[in-house]
Amino acid sequence: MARTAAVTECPMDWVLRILMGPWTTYILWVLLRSGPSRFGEIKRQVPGISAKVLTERLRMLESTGIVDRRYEATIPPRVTYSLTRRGEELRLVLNQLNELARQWRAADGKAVPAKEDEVRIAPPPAGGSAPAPMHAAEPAE
Amino acid sequence: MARTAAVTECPMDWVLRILMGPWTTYILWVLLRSGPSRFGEIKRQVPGISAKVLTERLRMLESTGIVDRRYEATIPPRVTYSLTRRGEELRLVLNQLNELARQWRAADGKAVPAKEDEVRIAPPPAGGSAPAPMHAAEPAE
DNA sequence: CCGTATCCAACGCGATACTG
DNA sequence: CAGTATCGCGTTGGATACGG
Repeated sequence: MARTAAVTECPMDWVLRILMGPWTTYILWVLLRSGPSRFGEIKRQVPGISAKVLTERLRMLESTGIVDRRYEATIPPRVTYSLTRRGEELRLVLNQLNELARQWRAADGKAVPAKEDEVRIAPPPAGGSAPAPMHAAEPAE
Repeated sequence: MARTAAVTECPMDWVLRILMGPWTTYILWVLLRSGPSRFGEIKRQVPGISAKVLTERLRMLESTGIVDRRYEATIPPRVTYSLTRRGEELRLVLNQLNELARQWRAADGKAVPAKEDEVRIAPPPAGGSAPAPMHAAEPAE
């Protein structure tokens, strides 16, 4: 249980647990950059994530009201995810956190990637020096 | 690996990974409330945490410059941890995150625990073994 | 196309025992 | 006192196969 445990007493802890997932912030970043996106689109933008986990994360973000899920029962079905107002609110705070971290890293003499002007919410786990075969094949687009 | 992976490219992701640990924010909260504390003291304040994990978290926070570790090679040894300036900076942002989460939860009709006036950084997982009493008393600082 | 169900391997954490 | 080493188990996430 450990991290799965429903604490939810402390708002902070609660929201932190939502962002905690390894891909979560990256997904948010994709939605931020690309706007409303379909499931497959997101999956393609987040190399290495499995459908299972992507679904989990999306569901969690949805139940939190951070993303909106729009389902069209066409054939084939079309599902579109987008950031809600809460997602935007969250971004503002996250940007501050990002900025703070940047300052620290700069002070530490580490090169920071780039400022851009928006938060790039979070990159995926790097594949390079991974001990385990992290992501398998890239879905050739 | 997934979440253990060293991403460290994005500052946000980097700092998020530091806060991610189940006990991390709770430890910060203890340091916030009680001020500089010794290892055993912290451990006692975070019921259920193991020495191993506490050490890990402390080391991480230390290497990030969020907490300061002061070691006195007396017999018996005395090690004192305290928040640094970065720890304080972090708290400000974390407070905002906390506030945001509170608003959401309030809007969702969920009762929020209490406002107090400071962040109570994070309760431990309500694990089966040691259900920790959420918070102790009033903000001390 | 958008998922869900299942299996399995990796990891995280707690408990315990031991060292300086 | 302040850790470190080791072990075991629960949780998590990837891969795969299947369903709507």
